[in-house]
Parts: sequence; C-alpha cells; structure tokens
Amino acid sequence: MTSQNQATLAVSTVIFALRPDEASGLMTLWLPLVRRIREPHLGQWALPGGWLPGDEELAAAASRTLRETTGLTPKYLEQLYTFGDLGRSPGTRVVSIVYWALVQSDEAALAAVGENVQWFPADRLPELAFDHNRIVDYALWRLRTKVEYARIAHAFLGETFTLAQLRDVHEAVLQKPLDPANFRRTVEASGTVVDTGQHLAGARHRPPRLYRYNDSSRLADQGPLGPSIG
Amino acid sequence: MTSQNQATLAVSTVIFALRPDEASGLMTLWLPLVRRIREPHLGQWALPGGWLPGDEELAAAASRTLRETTGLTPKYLEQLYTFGDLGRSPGTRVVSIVYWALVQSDEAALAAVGENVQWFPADRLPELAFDHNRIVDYALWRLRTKVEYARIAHAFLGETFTLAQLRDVHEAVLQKPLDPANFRRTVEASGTVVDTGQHLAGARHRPPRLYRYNDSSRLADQGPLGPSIG
DNA sequence: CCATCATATAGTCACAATGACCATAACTCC
DNA sequence: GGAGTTATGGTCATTGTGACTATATGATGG
Repeated sequence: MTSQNQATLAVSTVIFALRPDEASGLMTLWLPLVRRIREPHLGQWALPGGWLPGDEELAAAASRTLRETTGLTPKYLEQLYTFGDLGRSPGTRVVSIVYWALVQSDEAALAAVGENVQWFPADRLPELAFDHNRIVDYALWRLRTKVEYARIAHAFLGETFTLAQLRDVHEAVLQKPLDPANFRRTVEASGTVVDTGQHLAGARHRPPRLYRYNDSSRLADQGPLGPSIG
Repeated sequence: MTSQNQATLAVSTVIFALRPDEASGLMTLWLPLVRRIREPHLGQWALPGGWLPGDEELAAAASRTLRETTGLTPKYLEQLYTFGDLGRSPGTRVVSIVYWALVQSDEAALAAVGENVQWFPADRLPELAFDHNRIVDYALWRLRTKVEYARIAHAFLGETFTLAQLRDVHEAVLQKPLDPANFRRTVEASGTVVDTGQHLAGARHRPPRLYRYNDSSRLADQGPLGPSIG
C-alpha cells in the first residue's frame, strides 16, 4: 500500500425533521446543528459529524452521529455526496462523506436540545462552519427534487396517517399548496397507501380515514444497495 | 486533529462511451477497464483509478485517471457515489469515491488500448475485482434513470449533430427504439437544441438538419456545484 | 433524366395525467 | 338544529405522449 494519502475522512449528516413554523404555524423543515467546541470555526454552528472510525461502516457512522446528536433513529438515511475540495477546511485536507436523514416529526419534538445542539428552520440558517451552508443547500435540493416522495413522506410520518397529514408533508417539502382533492386522486392512483378502514375522530369536522403505507410498492432508490439494483 | 482514521482514500471512474456493437451494429455502451498488476485481485479487470493524492481535487483525480487510461478528456464528469464497506477490499479499509464520465463516441474510437487496458460492452462484463461489478451496475442505473438526458447525449456527440444521431444516443442508453417523429416533436418542444440552418449531405436520402445545443437551457445537476445551486 | 430507396419531417387521433373547480358528506361546537 | 370546517367524490379543459399516416427530398442506378 503506497498510500501517499494525506486526507482525513469525516462523516457528517444533514438531519431533517418537520415541525410547525413558530410564526406561521405551517409545517416546515428544521434541522439540528451543533456548536463547534474547538478550532477551526470555534463557536460556529455546524453539521453533526465526526471522523470516520476505521472499523465502522459509513452509514453506521452517520446513524450513530445522528443518535448522539438528537437521540433519534432515522427513518430514512441515504448518502448525499462527498465533499473534498482542497480549501474547505483550513489546515488539513478533510474529505467529508455526507449523509442526509429524515426523522419522524413527533419524535423530533422531544429530541435532545442543549447548549450545543439546537434546531433551526432550514430556510433561515445562520452562517455555518466550513462549507456546511452549501452542503445543506444541496441536501434541500435533493430532498425537493427527489422523485420518490412516497418514502420521504413516510419517513416523516408514523405508521398510520391521514391524507391531510401526508399532504402537509408534501406541501412543506415542495413549498407550495396542493389541492386536497387532486392530491387524494393522485395518491390513491399511485397505490402507495392503503386504507386501514379506521378513522381519526376528535376534530371539528368530518373524520378523515387513516391510511398505511403499502410495503409492497417500494420502488426504492437506496443508493447502490437498494433492491432495484439487487 | 485526533485522527484515528484508518481508511485509505481512492478515486475511481466509470467511463462510458458509445460505439457500435460488434455483432448487431447498433450503438451500445462500452467502458474501459484496466488489468490489475498487483494483489489483491492480480490479473482481474477493474475500474481505472488510484489513491487520492493529498493535494488534488476529487474531480481532478477522476479526470486525470481517465486521461491516463484512455487518453481522452471527459465531456461529462460527475460524482457517482462513495463506496466504503468494511469488507470490500481484503486487508486494509479502502474508501473509494467513484465518478462517472462520458466521452465522445468518435474520440473513443481512437482511445488507447493496450495489454492492460481494454474496452468492454457494458452489459457483458467479466467478473471484476473488488465490488466493481456492483459499482458499474449502479453507474448504469444512474445513467439510465437520469432525467437530464440532454446533457448526457450532448456528451456523447460533437458540436453539431442530426436528430437521428441524438436519437441513436437515447436509444442506446434507454435500450429501446424511439419513434423518429415523436422524438423530434419532444426534442423541439424542449428547447434544448437549436437548428443551425445547415444540413448534412452525402447519405442516400433526404439530408437531415444539423442542430446545436442550446447553452442557455442548462437546467444542470452538476452535483452541489452546479448553477442550480449557485 | 427518371424511378426507386431510405430517411427526414409534418400531421392526426386517441388516451392518460393533471390542474382548476364545484358539490356533497359528516363530524364538532355553540 | 344550524354553522363551521375539512373530507371526499366528481367534472371539464389542457397538456403530454404513443401509435400511425402521409409527404418531402437528396442519392443511386439504370
């Protein structure tokens, strides 16, 4: 091994959750950041992450980072991109393999927050350390241009959900209102959800049906690992 | 820097070119492989690549690899995925950042071939070293599911081209015949090509128009670097 | 120079997908 | 019981697209 390799390998994760915006009350994307406790960029907010242990799988490192930061388990985790520009970290050459994850909204509400961990609305971030603003921008772009909304929405929701909740997820991600009737038509035609027969009562209006995901309809895209590749 | 990092960083590239199939004469995808001249997997075919020099950008390393292997310059180069499974290389932990590239068809014809470099049809590869078969499969999948066929086709063609040539590229990538009239209608509506006003004479039939790419229509997806991200 | 060949290029028709709306259903709250 | 509010079922027009038909036009070979 004539390794003249001088780069250090890191794994970072962009973690998304859906929660109501403080002002508007609408569902929006939020993500947790950690405050840097050492140079460079001491004191600035950054993506959760760390050096890659030599004996840990890439996705496992991302997942662990996520758990250590938020106490949560991702319902969706996928490699985003590898950033390795020479100048992205002062001093050493750092190559960061970045993952993006989605965590369930209601669980995210109870997620750990502390002096050095804080959630921010995805579209109003402070200036982050390194090139992390660019990384988040790219993650947002991927999230929004992802064809496969089905699994994404699933990751944000629980086992059962109403079409209104599902619509909320789509509206938050796409940042535009969707017609309820048309949305229902499309979703039902896609066959990705199944009527549980149950209804959700309690609201001051007609009780909506509860749906569940149709597991048999996964047309996945789990990177090169997914079933579509085999 | 408390780097307990034990992984070695490599960069590999999946290089595609379009050339006529030997038997059918139809355009198909080919890619160059290099024979391994050391253990592990000595003698087996593998993707071109090498260790990442500490002072070289990732894309530059991929591009250099490509030039050293084929003598060609890529007209399209994009990061594919980073493979880092613990067991993918016997002995050391190797993390490979893989790029995929497209080279122009007519240039690929004159590409270097030697004892240790050979072109193979993409759908009839031998058993490759490491997990490289899986990597090629994933690259093929990405190529075929890429929304942005425009830039892909452009990469395979020259400055100007006929719609028939463009159609050939699409047919080769998608592996199915396309209706000439419908194809023309769609492409013209997309606004991605511009009529040069010139025609290509010489064939024993009506001379087709020559088109050029409409540079202003790039709705790119150059990873996080592209104009769409800014 | 004309007939033929082979592809280029222009239309047509039917159908699927989708956005914009309209109407009715069925709970809770007052 | 009526009002308020969302759920859910339709309609209509527009668009995108596959399947096909018809015409255009230069090259070739007699």
